Amino acid sequence: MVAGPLPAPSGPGKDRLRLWVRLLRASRSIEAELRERLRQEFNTTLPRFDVMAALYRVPEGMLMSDLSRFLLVSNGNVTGIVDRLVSEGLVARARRNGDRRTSMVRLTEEGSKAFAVIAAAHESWIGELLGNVSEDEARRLTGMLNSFRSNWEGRE
Amino acid sequence: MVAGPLPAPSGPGKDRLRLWVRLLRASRSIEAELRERLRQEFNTTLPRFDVMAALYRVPEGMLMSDLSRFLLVSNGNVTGIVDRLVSEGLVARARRNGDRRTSMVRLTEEGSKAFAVIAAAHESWIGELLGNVSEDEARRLTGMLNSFRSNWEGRE
DNA sequence: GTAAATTATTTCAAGCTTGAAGTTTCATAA
DNA sequence: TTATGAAACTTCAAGCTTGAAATAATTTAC
Repeated sequence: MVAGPLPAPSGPGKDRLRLWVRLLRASRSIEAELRERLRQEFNTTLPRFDVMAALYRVPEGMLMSDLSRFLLVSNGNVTGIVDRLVSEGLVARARRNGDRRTSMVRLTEEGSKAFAVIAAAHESWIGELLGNVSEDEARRLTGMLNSFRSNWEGRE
Repeated sequence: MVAGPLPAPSGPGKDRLRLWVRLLRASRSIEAELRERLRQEFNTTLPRFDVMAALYRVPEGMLMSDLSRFLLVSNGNVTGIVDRLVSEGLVARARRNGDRRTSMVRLTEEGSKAFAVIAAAHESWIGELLGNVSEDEARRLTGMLNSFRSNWEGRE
């Protein structure tokens, strides 16, 4: 047990606050479960998975800064994760002729094959973890989440 | 711009997958914004805020393990955050007579005062960031999030 | 009563994450 | 040109996070 019965907060704005708390708890629990399974079954991590998922959609590769923007994490962060993926042979950096500051980052053949397997498992896990949500309900929830996205997106 | 036009994925389960992606992006963007503001305006962090928020509701304090369960983070994690809060004088550990393994963790007077101020700002930030959601819509979304919680909650 | 199992917590190494500072390369313009 | 500034990355220190191992105290089973 934890922390006794809470007095339900009330007042203006409390419903938004409650929504935020739920949203956060939902994504944290699901993330924790995914992280655990990725570790157990594929000996990898969520950040590595995220990077590979981003790259998988774009065979020609992405710039580090695009990767960072897309994943909503800092530049330095991506550097470290990509370093590790490179050392595992799943990702490659390719210097570009045009601009020597940048490098195209892409999945290797091996990385691409590995990701396809993990992604299939990942999708079925999501199906399982969100099993209580009908496909129809999922679409409506997605729509509602979209509808208030503009309020903070592209802020930082 | 990033990563060209994506082919919209389709097939069984794709709507749940898309919902998960939206959920994750929503909570990550909001989290990033909150973290930034907590740092800028109060020189603190989200994990510290979370711990203080949990303790604020329970004047008599919580056990480390309850804190960890409540916040959905590991035991060792809480130890570090509480250590830092203690060294800042915002939180205190109290040994218990009954069970010498455990200690009650609670906000100090100073911690409680500090938190009240931060929490007020936090709530207004949420109101602002979720401004596009009407209170009514917030209640409905919260309900939908509740409805599929049971599927994974209490798993790990 | 005492050995064994359980529970509460801390410690630790490895990895993730950020924001700031530093490096290299490119673009602009006097 | 060549300085000046901007852009793409990397490096770094500090903090967050996890899972596993270690410690200490309590409970259970015999």
